[in-house]
Amino acid sequence: MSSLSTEKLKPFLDKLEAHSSLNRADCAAFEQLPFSFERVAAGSHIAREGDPAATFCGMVSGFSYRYKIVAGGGRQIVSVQVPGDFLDLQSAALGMTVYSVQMMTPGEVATLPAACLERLADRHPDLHRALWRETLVDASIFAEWVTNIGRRDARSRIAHLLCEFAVRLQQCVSPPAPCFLLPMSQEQIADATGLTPVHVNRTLQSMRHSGLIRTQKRQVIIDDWNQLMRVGDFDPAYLVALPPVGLAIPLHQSV
Amino acid sequence: MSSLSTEKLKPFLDKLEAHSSLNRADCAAFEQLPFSFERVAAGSHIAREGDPAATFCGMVSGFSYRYKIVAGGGRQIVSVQVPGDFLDLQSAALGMTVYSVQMMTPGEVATLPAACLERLADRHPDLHRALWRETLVDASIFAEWVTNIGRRDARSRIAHLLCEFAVRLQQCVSPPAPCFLLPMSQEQIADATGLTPVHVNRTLQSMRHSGLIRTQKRQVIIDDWNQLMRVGDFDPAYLVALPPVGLAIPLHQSV
DNA sequence: CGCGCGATTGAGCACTATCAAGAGCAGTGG
DNA sequence: CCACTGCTCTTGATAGTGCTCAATCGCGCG
Repeated sequence: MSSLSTEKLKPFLDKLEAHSSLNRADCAAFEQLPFSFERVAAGSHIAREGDPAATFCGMVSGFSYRYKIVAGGGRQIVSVQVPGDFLDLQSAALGMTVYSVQMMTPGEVATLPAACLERLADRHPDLHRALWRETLVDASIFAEWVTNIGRRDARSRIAHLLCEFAVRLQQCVSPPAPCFLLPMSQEQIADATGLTPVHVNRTLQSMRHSGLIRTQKRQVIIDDWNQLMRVGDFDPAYLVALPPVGLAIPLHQSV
Repeated sequence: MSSLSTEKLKPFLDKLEAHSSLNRADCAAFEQLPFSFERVAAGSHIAREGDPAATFCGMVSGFSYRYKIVAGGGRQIVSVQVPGDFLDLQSAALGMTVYSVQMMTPGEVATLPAACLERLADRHPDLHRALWRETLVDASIFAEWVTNIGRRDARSRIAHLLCEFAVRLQQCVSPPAPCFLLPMSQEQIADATGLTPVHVNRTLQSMRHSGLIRTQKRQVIIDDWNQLMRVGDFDPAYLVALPPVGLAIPLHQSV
């Protein structure tokens, strides 16, 4: 049982180690945290904006997103999480929930009381730093999204989103997926890019006709990675802490 | 001389103390950091995207912004800093510069080698936490900007920006300014909201005609704070760590 | 087989961008 | 003291990207 949970925590530790060199004690301390694992359904909420933020979650499997609601009822997805990502580290460290977190697909999350996190950080400076840096990468992605939504047209925005996904998925999926599965509905893509579902639909069609991508159900296959990067004005530098370049792995293999 | 620099560092310490209770040793350690102070002109760059990020800066006086450039040459301002803010804490902690930082007005910055910051964090967990939280507030603001740009129309976006400013200025200006000085050109507002300068101009005019604000040169006077908050769909919660509500202080006094 | 959500399509409109030119103002130099 | 220069703000006309409303289609699921 213990080895099973260790196995599930591995992606998180790997990620933290990429940020800061951790010694055995650090790793052991992390693995011995009283995480509880739970299967969650698509659409279920992990947290809601305004909640007190008493826990801290990591995503073992599945995809999720963070969103905010505006006055008119509109929804803005502000980030997407893939397996190995922390869902609400910011909220936990801040003590308040500044956005809602919802599952995009069914999956499994690891949950921890926020107080444990605090104690861990105090006793393990290297882990502390790694956790900090993890939130900094998140912030860097936010800044890129501001730029993406503020200064690019629909086609570029969507292309950029797809590129970001592709790179981040390469990180967490092993072995690298032969094709690139995007579990987002067009409405979710719209909410993530500041567009409307209708316009996303038309833009995706146009991208298909240009030979950039193919789609089947909620699966996107990237046909022309280089062109997609160009269209999306995509430079993976903002994702930080990534292996030099992820482009070597063929993303364009067909199903 | 030492007391002068202590004076200049006070806003930073105040801010950090709001995040995490610091003991005497923490404060002393921070004050004794080898900051160097420097006057900088409007428009001068503090950092450029892609730089190695060897230093860490705080803003003693003046205003600055962080921006990114996109393929077409467009500029997106991703955040604005007021006195007492750290300019590139994220970059320093991350070891790479993910956006450029430029002065909006003349001002004075306090600079420190990034390595000092690292040592400080390792030895002072409470300071470490405070610095972390400071970047989390930044991230929270980024997320709000994503929402603002992605899901609000021009009028709301600008109103929201003004509201954010007003609240953050109340924090750092003492005594509270009788009117609210916005040192941004319309072009800068445009780059911060994802609009064009022309459209910002027209929207500001419309807001003036509605009695929301007045402008003189680069100064904005808020005439109807409550209405402006409503128009901007503004809820200061995302700014965190603020005194309960900043609205008590009259922002609408005339010049 | 019917239900329901997501994808698709069409028509018309609105918000915002683009292009271009003029006005106000501050700093500079003759 | 007065052009000169450059920047920001302002205004007009026009175009276009993306939105709204509405209906249809396709498909998985009970």
